[in-house]
Amino acid sequence: MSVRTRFAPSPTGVLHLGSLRTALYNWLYARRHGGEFLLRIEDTDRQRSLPEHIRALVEALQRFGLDPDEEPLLQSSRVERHREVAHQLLESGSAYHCYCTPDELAAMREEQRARGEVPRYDGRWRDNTGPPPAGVKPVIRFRRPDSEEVVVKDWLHGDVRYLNSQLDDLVLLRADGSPTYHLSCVVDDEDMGVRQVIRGDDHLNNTPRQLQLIQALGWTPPEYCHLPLLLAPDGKKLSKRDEATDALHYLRAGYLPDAVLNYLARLGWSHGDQEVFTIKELISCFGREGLGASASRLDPDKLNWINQQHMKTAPVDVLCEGLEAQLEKIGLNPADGPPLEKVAEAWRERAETLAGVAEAARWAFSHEIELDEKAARKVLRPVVREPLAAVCAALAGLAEWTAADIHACIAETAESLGIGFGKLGQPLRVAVTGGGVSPPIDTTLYLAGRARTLERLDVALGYIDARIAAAGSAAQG
RNA sequence: GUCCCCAUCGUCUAGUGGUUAGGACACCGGCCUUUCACGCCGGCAACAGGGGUUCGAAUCCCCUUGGGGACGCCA
Repeated sequence: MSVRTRFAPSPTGVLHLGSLRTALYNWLYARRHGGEFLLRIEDTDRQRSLPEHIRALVEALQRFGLDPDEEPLLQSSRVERHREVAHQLLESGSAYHCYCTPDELAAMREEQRARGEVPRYDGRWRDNTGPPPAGVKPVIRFRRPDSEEVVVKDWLHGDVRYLNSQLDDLVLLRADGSPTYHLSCVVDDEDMGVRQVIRGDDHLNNTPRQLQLIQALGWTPPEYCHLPLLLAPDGKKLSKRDEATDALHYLRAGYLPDAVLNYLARLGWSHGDQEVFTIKELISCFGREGLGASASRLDPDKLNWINQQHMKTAPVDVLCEGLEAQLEKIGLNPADGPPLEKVAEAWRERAETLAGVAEAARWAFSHEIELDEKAARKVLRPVVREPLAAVCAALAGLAEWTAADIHACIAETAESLGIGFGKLGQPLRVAVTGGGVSPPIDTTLYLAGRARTLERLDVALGYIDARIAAAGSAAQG
């Protein structure tokens, strides 16, 4: 069985997260079976299909690494072929001209609704033999077959049956000669050699119509798989207005592309108890057996966890690249601080996203730090003045500014003062970072750099002196 | 309104007639620890409801309820 899948989005400007998952499943399935993954841009709605939208879409897919195996096909370039097929259907008797005006159709539906019926084209031009009305440009409609039912064979849903009588004669070619979605979709899938159609659940009801068309054309239908929807965390439909709907939002927010893909893959698919997958593992594990049929909600907590798992194992240069962007985003200069790879290593297990890393590493890149008042009051007390001054002097005289040397220096100072390492660690941390949380203290000082460290220790000593002075004057007064 | 799809812990899910209903996220304890994380150990927590079928149903069938989708000269 040959495998050729496709992702066929209409270019609306953003890559919808649900669409990304659909693309991912198509891509994975093709990769898994050594087939091809194709991209077709359904840009026949010319108003919405701006060139920049198309470019954005292709780029977004690229950023997640979902590259198609052939040049993307623009559906708009195929209208001649679509017309050809429509006329072929006309000649074979599977289609006919319909001279209804849009107003007439609207009125017809209105009446049907009023009578409590399903709005449906009544086939009034189906068997017309008389002369066509003057001045009306006709559309070409498909002649729905008379057979009893159509059966959609779906990977997830099994055989889904539709009574033909519930379907009506759909428009193939508009009055202006442009093809409609069903025709274009069916013809393009056939010509592209698509064998597996993996798409959203919202297309399930379109499939019987497309199947009828395929049958009328004598073609072999592809396999179908209709994926359940992706819902917002509250269980509602993902709103296009919500930024969480935009796949690129997650990249901007400091998530790793592979982590997003991993998360998305596990939403509606599973492989035993495994939660964390590399792309390679996904390719070798992905299969339709693991697919689920029910809609699933987005869970930001789980995404964060998955992302952290990926941060822990990601190549350091991948981390650095993203980190650089995140630092710039919050107004810091990535070049004015410790080497990015050291920063990445220090925080890859301590933050959930690269944005989190940048935020936590702020003190290593900025010149001004803010002392957290609570932490300072608690830790920078008069009793630590002497030890802090001693370690400050020792650090100033250090030959090499490495984490190992810094560690040894602090340990020696602590020992000579007869206090524990921990007694020195926290005051140093608060002095250098402004707060009580950071990587191990030797790493922290290394990352701050000697200049910043000594400078800030000086400030901290001043802070303590001020406290001592205040206490003294309070005692006197 | 008609048709179609879906239904296991709060969330993602495993399960395919016989399990103490498993795992993961989140949450709550504890351990580790120079802070925070990571890691490890433990806890809380589910088969929507009602009928069948069967010696036996989360698993099969029907109904109800709930959620979602489709009914265009949009895609």
